[in-house]
Amino acid sequence: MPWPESRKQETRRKILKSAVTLFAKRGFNSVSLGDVMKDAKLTHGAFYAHFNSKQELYKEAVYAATEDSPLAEILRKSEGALSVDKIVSTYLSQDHVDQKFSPCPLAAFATDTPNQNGETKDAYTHVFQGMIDILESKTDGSITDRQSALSLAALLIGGVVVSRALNDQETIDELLAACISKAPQLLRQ
Amino acid sequence: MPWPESRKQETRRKILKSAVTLFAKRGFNSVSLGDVMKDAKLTHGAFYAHFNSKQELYKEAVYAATEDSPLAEILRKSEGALSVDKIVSTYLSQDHVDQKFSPCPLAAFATDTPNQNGETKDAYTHVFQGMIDILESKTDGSITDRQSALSLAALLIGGVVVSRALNDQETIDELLAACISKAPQLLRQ
DNA sequence: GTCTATAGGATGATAGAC
DNA sequence: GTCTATCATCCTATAGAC
Repeated sequence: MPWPESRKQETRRKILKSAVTLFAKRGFNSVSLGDVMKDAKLTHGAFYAHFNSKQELYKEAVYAATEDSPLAEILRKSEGALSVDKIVSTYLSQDHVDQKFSPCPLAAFATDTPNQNGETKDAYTHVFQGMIDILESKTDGSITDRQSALSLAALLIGGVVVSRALNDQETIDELLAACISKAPQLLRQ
Repeated sequence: MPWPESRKQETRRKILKSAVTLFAKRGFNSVSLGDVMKDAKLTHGAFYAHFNSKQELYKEAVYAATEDSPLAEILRKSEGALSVDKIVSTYLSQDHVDQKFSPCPLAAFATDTPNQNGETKDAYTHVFQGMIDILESKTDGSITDRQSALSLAALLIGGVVVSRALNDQETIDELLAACISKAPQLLRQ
């Protein structure tokens, strides 16, 4: 039975939720703290009662996004081993590209992270290693070695990141279908 | 025999070269026009004699980067069919991740493009389709269908984009090696 | 803890001399 | 076409009332 969250933590969560959505859709530099706080129904002056800087917010947003990521959702709903097919088709879906549900931070934040400070890159690295661990050890028997997990992650993230940059629906459809169709071939030893 | 370039076009090329390097390394929003013009050894007031806006500069930079991309370089140096192995190992090299040579815009600009205007996304889309066409029709016999070309592109771009966001050299090494090792499996029909 | 107000700095874009 | 100077705006971060 969860204890009632303190009001401060509740507000912090609201800010983080807004930050995840906005950073994922428009990128770090295109989103101002005013935008985030407005989305969270607060004024921008209140921000610094919860975070020390915009950079720190971004780092925390990476972790927050991880908890709601598609992979975490699938993990939560599954009993026993995860289906790799389910992961692949969810990850490479048009809804994920369009961010109709809470997106994977590894794809959404791959964009900004290279330009962030060390702590933020550490956060990204940590989340990536977590994804590899899950693919390697929590899935059904179809992933048998670490190289399969690593290359599958690159294919999934690459497919989504490129799709988001494309402006032609036919090409996006082709690309997503090709990645879904070819993904199983990466898993052979 | 090429005609001597007019001075104006020479200056334009210098600006574009600086823009490609800086945008690729630090991203659209983290680079100011002052930064670009300073790198090109000009003052920022001169910018608007060559481009109408920063957005237009970015769009032109996507095309300019394509001409110096690793794939274009390999294409230029090759006689006859391109080696897919050579493309894969060049693309997924640490030097490409570190941008020691002129990077592929599909990886370097995947980061910013989703947040750009339609014309810029058109440019990215055009370059991507060009890459797929080259992989499909200009390489040795190892790529036999379009889905192979598309999924390989996603793996290459994903591998590089994620590597640039990571902060741990061991993980980067593992990831690049895994992608290189597994790439040929995507090409089987 | 949240608000309003503002400091302090950077930026995209323009004007006008040369 | 390139320069210097400047406008107008936006943004992160801080200060102080409540």
